[in-house]
Amino acid sequence: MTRASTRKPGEAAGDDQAAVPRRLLEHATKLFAKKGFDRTSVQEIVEAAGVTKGAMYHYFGSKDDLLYEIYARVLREQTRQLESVASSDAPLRERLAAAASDVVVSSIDNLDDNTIFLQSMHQLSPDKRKAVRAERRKYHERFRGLVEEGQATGEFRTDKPADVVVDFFFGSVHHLGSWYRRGGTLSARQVGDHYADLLLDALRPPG
Amino acid sequence: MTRASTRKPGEAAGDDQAAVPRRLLEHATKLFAKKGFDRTSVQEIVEAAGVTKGAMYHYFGSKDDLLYEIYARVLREQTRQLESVASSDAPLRERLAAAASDVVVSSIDNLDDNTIFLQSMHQLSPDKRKAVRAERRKYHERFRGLVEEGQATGEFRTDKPADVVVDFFFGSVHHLGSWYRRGGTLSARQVGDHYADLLLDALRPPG
DNA sequence: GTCGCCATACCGACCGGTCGGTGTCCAAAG
DNA sequence: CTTTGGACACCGACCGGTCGGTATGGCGAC
Repeated sequence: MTRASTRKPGEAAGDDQAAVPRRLLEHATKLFAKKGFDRTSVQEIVEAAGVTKGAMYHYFGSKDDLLYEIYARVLREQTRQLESVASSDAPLRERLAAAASDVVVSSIDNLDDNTIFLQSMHQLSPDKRKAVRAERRKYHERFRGLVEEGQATGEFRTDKPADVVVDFFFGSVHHLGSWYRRGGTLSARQVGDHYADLLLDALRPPG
Repeated sequence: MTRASTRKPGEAAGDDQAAVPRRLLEHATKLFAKKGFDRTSVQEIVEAAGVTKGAMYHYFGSKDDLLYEIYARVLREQTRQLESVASSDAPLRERLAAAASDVVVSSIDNLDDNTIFLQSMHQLSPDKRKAVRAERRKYHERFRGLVEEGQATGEFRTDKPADVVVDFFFGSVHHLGSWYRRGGTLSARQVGDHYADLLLDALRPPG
């Protein structure tokens, strides 16, 4: 039960003994996604993670903090990924298609985070919610930049405001969790490619 | 049905003489949308509606019941509307466009219900949630029928599964509440027409 | 009288967060 | 080498408060 090895706290260890904060975050994510933030008690989280409340409140200021950290991690990762794809030197259509497909794949790979984002955002404290929204907004704006780039060159239709198109698309993405099931007929990448095709084709100039 | 004769002694009758169950549902909807289901106490609801807990538990079996009734009402209305549009004798593309635009407009007209649907579905008791899902499923299937009809005639592309397209579209619709604000530059109908265009154009056969 | 409608007082079950305490490790002092 | 002190990581009983739900009783209508 008690660890026999001498190991620095906060550092990852062997596969059987992950750091406490990480374990907490991991199990909290699962429980929040399954039962919702308010329905999940701190007691349940710490029991799942195999620690006690004392440990949790040692690392996190509040239950709210736990939720915020989950958001922040996902946002950082998605933003990093988008930036990497969007700033490559591939043709615009390919960059947009890759960005669209990738965000679908990463959303499916991490359906729990997606679900939490959808259902528990409004349960964050106002200031933390504001911070999350600001980050999310930056992400959307970067994505919208790609659409506007194509509209400027005439590759994409200009009769639809770019932000409407972006909101249209991300609505679909955020809702993957409500219908996608692992083990179904479609892989994450297949769904991503379908979604990217639908977006790109919806953006073709009319006529 | 109307109880004009019985007045509360402590409180002025005011202009709203609506029946108690209706008032409860109305205020519950607003509060659930604003604060979330779990964060709204029964006490708050009955105070907003100007009654007491006794009255509420006389008409509704539980707080859960209140949420269920809100869902059921919205679903009934949307299903009725879709059926009416889908079964007209207009050309297929027009029927699908009208159905798409209408569901956007009605979702915007009733953003509160939309928000609740999005955030509080998983807080329903399992059996009630099952009932709601079943109804929702019927709605989607009717909508999907329109897409499949167009695929059969060759009007729509056949390289995308109809259910993927439908989930893609309804993801967007369900997420209207997270970005649409009244008083913005776009009217509900304008957004509806944009969304319908994007859907229809995404369905054009490729090439 | 009794039946629908509702007010009020109250209950038991949590829940988030706190706080005094414990075990362990390490570094400096003796 | 041994002692000591104290920083860090964690434990778990406990507290104030809230919540959904209920028991009971009153009151007007028939």
